[in-house]
Amino acid sequence: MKLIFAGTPDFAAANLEALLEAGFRVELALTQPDRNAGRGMSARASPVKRLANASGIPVFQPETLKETPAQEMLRRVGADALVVCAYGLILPQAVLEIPRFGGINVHASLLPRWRGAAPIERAILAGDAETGISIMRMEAGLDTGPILDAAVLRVSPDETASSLHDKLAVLGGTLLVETLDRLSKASQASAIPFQNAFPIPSRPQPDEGVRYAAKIEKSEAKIDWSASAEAIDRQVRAFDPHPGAHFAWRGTTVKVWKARAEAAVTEEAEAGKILEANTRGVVVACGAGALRILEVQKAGGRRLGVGAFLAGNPLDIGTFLDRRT
RNA sequence: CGCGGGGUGGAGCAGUCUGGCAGCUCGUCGGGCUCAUAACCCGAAGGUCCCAGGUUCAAAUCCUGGCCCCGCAA
Repeated sequence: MKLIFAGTPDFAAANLEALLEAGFRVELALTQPDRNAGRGMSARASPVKRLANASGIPVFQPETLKETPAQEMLRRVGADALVVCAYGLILPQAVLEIPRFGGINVHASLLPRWRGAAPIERAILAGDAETGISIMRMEAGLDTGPILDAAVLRVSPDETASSLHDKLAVLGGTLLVETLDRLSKASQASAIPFQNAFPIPSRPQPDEGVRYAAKIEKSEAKIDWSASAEAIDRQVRAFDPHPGAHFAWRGTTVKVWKARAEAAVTEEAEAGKILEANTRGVVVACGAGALRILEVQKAGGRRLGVGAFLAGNPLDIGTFLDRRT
């Protein structure tokens, strides 16, 4: 099986690595053009590009795949399949038709739930008890193709986007390799009868249960203390490591990295009021319940346990967060 | 040269603008108190103020260069 791999961030690089370790021949890696990013805004290669470079795989970074020359270049590779994983560029139908087996996509949710850009964060934000990986054949629609295989993963109560991302990356790589192995064997076993025949079965996505995972807006990461403690806890976990759930305090931003929702609050308290502040946490009244904050980070500073933070940054009991002091 | 904050006993911070005795909260150690505690009281130890050079009677503080950490943005 000769493959073209298209992907950009860490999640994609992990899947590419799984393919390489399984011995698949990746002839070409497509990834987003180097962007000015990071402190200093210098051009930075994507994780997929770095892995491809380290593995001796040619890299192609077109701004678009709608142009004929780019498509011709892909055609010359003569790949059997185009494996796509968090690429970030629209693939025109013409491109999907270039390889014999078309486009095969690794998606970090149980489709049709959480089609789109931010399935991992949306699953945590929604409080899903389980999520997973779907491998599908690609169509023109956004994550609408028929499913080749799927695997379920339980979301643990303290799951963060970071931890879930890493687990799903591993699971995705495993499932992708299994699927491509099946495809490879099936295509060798039977002579390909028709031009468009696909040698292993797939099932269409159900019409029920479709939800779209819109990309994360930074405004969503601002903590609204009138929400329930459970919702804020999910927000903290969904936005770790990016962009970080936060509140305003004395003119700066404080991000919350670890917190725990607590149901029992002895007193009725206005949302945002600090009920307790010591080495065991800062407890803040919410719209429902209270949030025990355990780890924070002030703008310009590093992540701190709440005990260390309090040593130099007084969060006084009875005061309110998100108010200028 | 995208914008910005920072480096000060073990941790977190103030002090820098306006140069003049090294401070605060916590921790550690010793003692006390309490039925009891991540509580309270008394006492003590612990510092190349990131590095190099410069200005000055005098530099954590002002000037020049360098190293490192972080927030925004992407």
